[in-house]
Amino acid sequence: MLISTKGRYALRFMLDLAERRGEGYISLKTVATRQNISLKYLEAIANSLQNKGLVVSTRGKTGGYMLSDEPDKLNVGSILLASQGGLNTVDCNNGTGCNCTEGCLTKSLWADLNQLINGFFNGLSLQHLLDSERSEMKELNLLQHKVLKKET
Amino acid sequence: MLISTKGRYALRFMLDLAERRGEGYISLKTVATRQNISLKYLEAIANSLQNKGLVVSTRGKTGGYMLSDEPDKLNVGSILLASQGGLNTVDCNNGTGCNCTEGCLTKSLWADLNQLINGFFNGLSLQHLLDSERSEMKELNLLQHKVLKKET
DNA sequence: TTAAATTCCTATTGACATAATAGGAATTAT
DNA sequence: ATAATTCCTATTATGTCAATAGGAATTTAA
Repeated sequence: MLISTKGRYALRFMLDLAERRGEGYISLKTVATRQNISLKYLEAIANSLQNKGLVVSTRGKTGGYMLSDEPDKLNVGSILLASQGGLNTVDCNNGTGCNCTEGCLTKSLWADLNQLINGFFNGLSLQHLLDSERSEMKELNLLQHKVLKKET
Repeated sequence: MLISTKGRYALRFMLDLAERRGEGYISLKTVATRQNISLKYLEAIANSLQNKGLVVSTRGKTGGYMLSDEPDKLNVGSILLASQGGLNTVDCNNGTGCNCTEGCLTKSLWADLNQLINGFFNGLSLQHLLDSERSEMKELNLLQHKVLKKET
């Protein structure tokens, strides 16, 4: 699976914090309830995000988490990287971790795939998701079809 | 993993056949040796491809496989679909198979992701890989960055 | 000062998919 | 007949994922 539950939960966690930005620290318990996610599982995920500097926290009573920066400064790619430990696209990266022989025609294909997916996620911020229009995505898909079918 | 070994091997198998198109039926043994893939494993993969009509075969001595069509008529998406049983992008498809709550901001994100990846693979033929230039891919990536960063 | 609520830390478990392996049956050219 | 192949079914080893469990450390507030 390219996107695991860790990645999905992490993103929903971050969006939940983004929607309540300015209300101070939010406890995991409230997020877990609101998002229908196991509290214990969410703890581990929040910890990963904290280690990468995407959220900040305080402990003790009234403790909780908040975003480390503005929603338009936090991109989806870094959230997935922090929570999942990178995107599992394909084991063959330029021939390593793969029994590819010399002159394998698929190597650069996987490189292009990685570029496509990473570009998609890295260019997308939490603010984009909050706006939730993403007309630019639809535009992209149109361009893509044009280009691939050589109609340009 | 988005692309499993089945998908990778299937693609290399198809490319191997494509490179020898016109030479009649090619045995799995020769492909397995050439591509450094377990024969028995490749048998299962070739079978899946055959079931989806992407290759044809004959049995017995001098038996083997060949492409069912011209390389520019066979696209990478259908090969991955046949060998892997679909692309494992994310379990949440419009909310099903997911504990998403009402108004989840990530739903349409996953739909866009699926469109992006499927579009990429479905628009790519074996012939594209044989040509191995794919300048159109690089063009696509440029467009993507432009669009996502709203520089257009 | 005590109790409650929280983050933080380490370990464990069950379920599942992947990647192969194994053995042989059916088929076909020589 | 024999050899080489595709075809069919079952099994296994491994690893990752998803979640659970129990508690330690920290902080606020009654």
